[in-house]
Amino acid sequence: MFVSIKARAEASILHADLDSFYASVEQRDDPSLRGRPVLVGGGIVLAASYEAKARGVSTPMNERRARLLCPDAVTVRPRMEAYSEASKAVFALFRDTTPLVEGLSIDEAFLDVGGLRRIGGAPEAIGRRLRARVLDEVGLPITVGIASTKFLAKVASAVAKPDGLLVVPAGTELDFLHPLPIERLWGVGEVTARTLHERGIATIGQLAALPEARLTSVVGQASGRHLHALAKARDPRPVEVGRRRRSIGSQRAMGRRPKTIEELEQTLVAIADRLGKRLRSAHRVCRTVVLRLRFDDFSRATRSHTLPEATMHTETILRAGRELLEAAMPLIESDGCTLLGLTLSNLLDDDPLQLALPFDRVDRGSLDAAIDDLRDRYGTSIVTRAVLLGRDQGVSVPLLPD
DNA sequence: TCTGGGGTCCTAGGACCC
DNA sequence: TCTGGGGTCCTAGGACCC
Repeated sequence: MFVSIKARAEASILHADLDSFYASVEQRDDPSLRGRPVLVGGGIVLAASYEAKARGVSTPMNERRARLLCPDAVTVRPRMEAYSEASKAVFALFRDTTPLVEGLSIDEAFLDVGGLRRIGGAPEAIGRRLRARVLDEVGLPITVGIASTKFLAKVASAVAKPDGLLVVPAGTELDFLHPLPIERLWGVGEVTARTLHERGIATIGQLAALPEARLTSVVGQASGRHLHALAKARDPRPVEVGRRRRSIGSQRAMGRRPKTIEELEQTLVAIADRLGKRLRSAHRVCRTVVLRLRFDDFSRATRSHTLPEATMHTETILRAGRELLEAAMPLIESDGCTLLGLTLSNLLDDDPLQLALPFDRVDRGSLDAAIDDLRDRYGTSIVTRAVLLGRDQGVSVPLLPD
């Protein structure tokens, strides 16, 4: 005897995606912009309203070229604070819909509404209500895709744009997916698309027909497995609540003219200052400082340094940045520098990792087990010191590496 | 037509340790 | 004297996403 459990996943994951987000906020706040092509940006188009997109404007596009396509467009400088506020209001509505919200960026999120049928109705009804509320309460158009997996929900919303709703009913996933071009796959960009086209693969259906081993030999192990699964509509990733940021970065485009060392230094100071503030307000510390450079020919390079101890201090970040910049000066002198940036990675919480053990259980065995557990989770190079806290004093003990 | 600013994840080699 | 397998960490680069 055997038991076969076949769980056909219900289409209960929503992908909610605000339409032309920045441009829509501008049209909402300035009625004279409604119905007109709007470009948000300066030099580069960061967002375009659907009136502008209909004329061929895309992002990121050089503003001059966008103006050629759309001479009557209105250009607006970005107002990041207004966008961030609008985003918060929309995310509050997401969380009012379901606690299972995973933000992807400032203007899109996944919502798992699988457990809400009794109180909220079917996913499609929930999606319709959400769209109406975002329009009524925040004044912005939003598109919702609904499917049994995150990836399919995302494709559904992309297909339904703008201002739409599309459900991919459970059981019809492959019919929906297979006629679509490979560019729709999450993880297929310019390079992978070219590689696949060279082998005569243009649709997701064609890609799904390929043996996984053949695909991994072409695009690499991880990417091959990932794309193979997606093409077969397999995507078991759950909607994850409370994902933490893994890096914080800031960068400046510097233009093509030659720069002095002092100019580069000044930019570095400004960036380090900004990042230090962001780090502290997020109550995080970083261990790795990465210098990012872009050169006249648009090639890029990174140089990184990992600190012995995590920091949240601007001074420490700046010192590391300066050293990296100095070491990279020969490169900059020969190739020019069109972009300078810093990325802080290996982020940790500002709080030291603490484990609370009942006093009568503080023995060698349970301490070792707890330390092993922390090292499994955070790495041996992070968990280097144990602080034993008594009632009113503490003892700090370095941990020997294994 | 020359390309912003913010991120994520994967690969690969070398150092180092057991 | 030569040769292992397994693991972590760091560095650098690259593809991709919005």
